[in-house]
Amino acid sequence: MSTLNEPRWLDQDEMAAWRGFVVASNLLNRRLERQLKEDSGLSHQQYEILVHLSAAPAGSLRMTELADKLVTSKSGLTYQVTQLERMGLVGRRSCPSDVRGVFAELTDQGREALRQAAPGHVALVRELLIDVLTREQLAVLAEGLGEVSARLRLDDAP
Amino acid sequence: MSTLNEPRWLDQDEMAAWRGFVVASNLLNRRLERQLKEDSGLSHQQYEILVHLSAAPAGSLRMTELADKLVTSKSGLTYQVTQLERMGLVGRRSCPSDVRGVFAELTDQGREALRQAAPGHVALVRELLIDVLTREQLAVLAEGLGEVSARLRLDDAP
DNA sequence: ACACCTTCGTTCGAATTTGAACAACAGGAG
DNA sequence: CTCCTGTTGTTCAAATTCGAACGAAGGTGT
Repeated sequence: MSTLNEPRWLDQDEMAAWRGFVVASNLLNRRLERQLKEDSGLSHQQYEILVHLSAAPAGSLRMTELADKLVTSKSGLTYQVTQLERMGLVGRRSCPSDVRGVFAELTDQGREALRQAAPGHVALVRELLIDVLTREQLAVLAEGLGEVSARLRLDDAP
Repeated sequence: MSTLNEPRWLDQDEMAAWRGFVVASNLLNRRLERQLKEDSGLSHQQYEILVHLSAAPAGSLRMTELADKLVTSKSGLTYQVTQLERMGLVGRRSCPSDVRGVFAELTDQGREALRQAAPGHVALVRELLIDVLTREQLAVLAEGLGEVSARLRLDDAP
């Protein structure tokens, strides 16, 4: 067979799904970013760091583990944790079992900042995404994108 | 009623949809970025600029219109068009009917760069997203996220 | 104990992104 | 025509992001 085969382009429906995904993603991020910054002085990234720490046992996570959850680079996380540290919302604690290890840990002030920022953020996510979709659409989105994410997680590391 | 009402938090399904969306979006962007840069020396943003210009009549668009399609800031677009101009893939042309106006215009070299980059990019989008989902899931995604995007477009401008 | 390969988090420089400020112009009301 | 308001694209400084390189340490096999 020829190596000059035409690739399988996206048909109209596939293109609509892909464009919808990209555009919705960009528009949403843009809006959430604005709202969070105005309302709480936090970037979306910083907010997500607080959320993941808050959900973790003892409110602390190893840097690498946190970077994985956030889907960001390690150096990017180092930068943002430093910022949050300056704001007093997060602290660093060294790991007892591994000298190299560093725990990012939510401070009381960080917990309070999250408690204050969350309602507005969740309300906007609801208004812009969740409440726009039906229960069935949400289920399909969760299942489909969950599968997509799972596959992406797999051949990222190896 | 009290103004201290608990906000409507996301239930398990809603959270799954929201997390799936965010994570899939980040992972996808990361992968596409890497692939495009390695394969064609283009960033995802630059690739999208070429795509939109290519799809436009005469291969040219006003800066503002292009920024809207890309869902990016005007200053960000100015920067990227300048980069593409240095690479010889895009040119600037002033608008006849409006002295302030500037058209970004695809060059022959730009068309060629797109022709060369597109197959690999589309193949990856297929592998990571499109082909992972069923026809029904794609339809739901297109319709749902299309609606989400449409609503976001509305109260962004006014 | 030793060599070897991997992992951890940070640092560094370069690239990118953003919003605000800006100057120039367009378009309409009076 | 003239003022007024909104648009257009760029510039600017600041913030953020990334990947590569790094030093330090863990873990394994011999």
